[in-house]
Amino acid sequence: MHPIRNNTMSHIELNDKKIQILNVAEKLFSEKGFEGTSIRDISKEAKINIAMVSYYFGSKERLLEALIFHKTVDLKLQLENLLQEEIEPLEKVNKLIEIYINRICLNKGIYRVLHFELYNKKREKSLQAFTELKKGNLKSVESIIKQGQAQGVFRKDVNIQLITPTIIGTFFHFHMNRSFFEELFDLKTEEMFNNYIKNDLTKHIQQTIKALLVYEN
Amino acid sequence: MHPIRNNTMSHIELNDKKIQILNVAEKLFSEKGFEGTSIRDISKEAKINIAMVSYYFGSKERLLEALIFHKTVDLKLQLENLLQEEIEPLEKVNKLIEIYINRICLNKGIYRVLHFELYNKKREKSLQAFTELKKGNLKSVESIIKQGQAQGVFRKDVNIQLITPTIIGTFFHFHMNRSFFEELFDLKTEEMFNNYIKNDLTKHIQQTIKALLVYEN
DNA sequence: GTTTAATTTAAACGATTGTTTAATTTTATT
DNA sequence: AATAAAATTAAACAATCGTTTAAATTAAAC
Repeated sequence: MHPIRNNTMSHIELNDKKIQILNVAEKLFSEKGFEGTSIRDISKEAKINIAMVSYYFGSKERLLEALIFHKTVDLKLQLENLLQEEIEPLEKVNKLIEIYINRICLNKGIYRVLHFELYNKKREKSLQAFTELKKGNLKSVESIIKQGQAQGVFRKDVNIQLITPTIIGTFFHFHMNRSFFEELFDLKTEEMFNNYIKNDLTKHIQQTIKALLVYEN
Repeated sequence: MHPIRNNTMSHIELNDKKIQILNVAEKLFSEKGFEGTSIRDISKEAKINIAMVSYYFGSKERLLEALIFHKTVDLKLQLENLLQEEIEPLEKVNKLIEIYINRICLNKGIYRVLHFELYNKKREKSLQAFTELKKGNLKSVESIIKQGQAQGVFRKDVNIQLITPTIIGTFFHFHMNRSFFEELFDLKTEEMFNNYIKNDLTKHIQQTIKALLVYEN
């Protein structure tokens, strides 16, 4: 019996083999793009039969949907927990930045896939899930900054909705030009690259957002 | 006679038909990705025969190379002209930001193609041209900011090499999530979207970089 | 006007794509 | 141990891919 046809919520039950396929798909999609990756590539790397992808996910398109859903669920929770913490606004912003960076680092390739494959609006189902995620993120950021503004520590003439683009955009641009910065900063190993992100890049973004939020004309 | 086989610098001579193909290729590559765009798609939209792409450019791969070369040549010149201008450092930085944004806006899709199709390091030839471009850009930025630091108007504990990621990354992230921000800011027409970039987004980036550069702890 | 070169075309090439089928093996249930 | 369900397999499907060919058309050169 085919598991997909009779079960519309199939993406919720994730057995080991499904997760294995998703991980390989994430890796290959991020390396070669969605269209550039064939099901045969995935099945070869995941050491399964070609038919298993269709068997488990129904189609390549729905494999992508399952991948996006699988990888974006818990970021929202993490941000809502941050909101509840009783620390001063600037520290909260710094933690927010760390969460963002850590998140994207953890799910290495998926954000590239997200931005790239959802740019054309045809994949509406996945796009909607992604949009919901972004709306939730924006609400968290808004809440934190308005808190700081109410306390008088953040200036009020900042465009709150454009702060996330600056945080994520900076990190993303760094990541998208990885080989360029590896050469520029002489980051020879994976560890050195990750350390640069954890220390220097994170610090730069925190410094930038702090300056933007507390700078007085 | 085949024009490619006997002319290795074929990308320099660009007749009308070649440019027409490049423009269509840019549009489709940015919409659907390199792998997601077939030569048949291009030839249909450009209203030419399928064989003409191979005839003019040799292959799909070399069409991409020609496209990248064609679209990135004159940014370098524009930045070098800015360096010569005798205006105060902060204004120079603001102009730099405007040049970047205007540049990427003008060549709408190509930067998306650049970042995503060159991420995997297989397209070494195109990648090298792109790397050279980025190195040149970085030198310009360095020069401008060090000038401001020497004059005492910019602080010295900023990571100069990470400023470009913040500028371009912010803009790029905004552009990559276009439909999200269109809904968020209620930008119903192409004109409204472009106006938002020209006014609000540019202002936000300029404000951010200014704060980072002149903010005193 | 004839000849030569450049352009454009339709057709075909083999390779690869995502997906389905039907048979087989493994696992679970009774 | 027998039966039913699930998982896995190899093979085949039609469709599309990038590229090449060889003939037809247009433009240029003399």
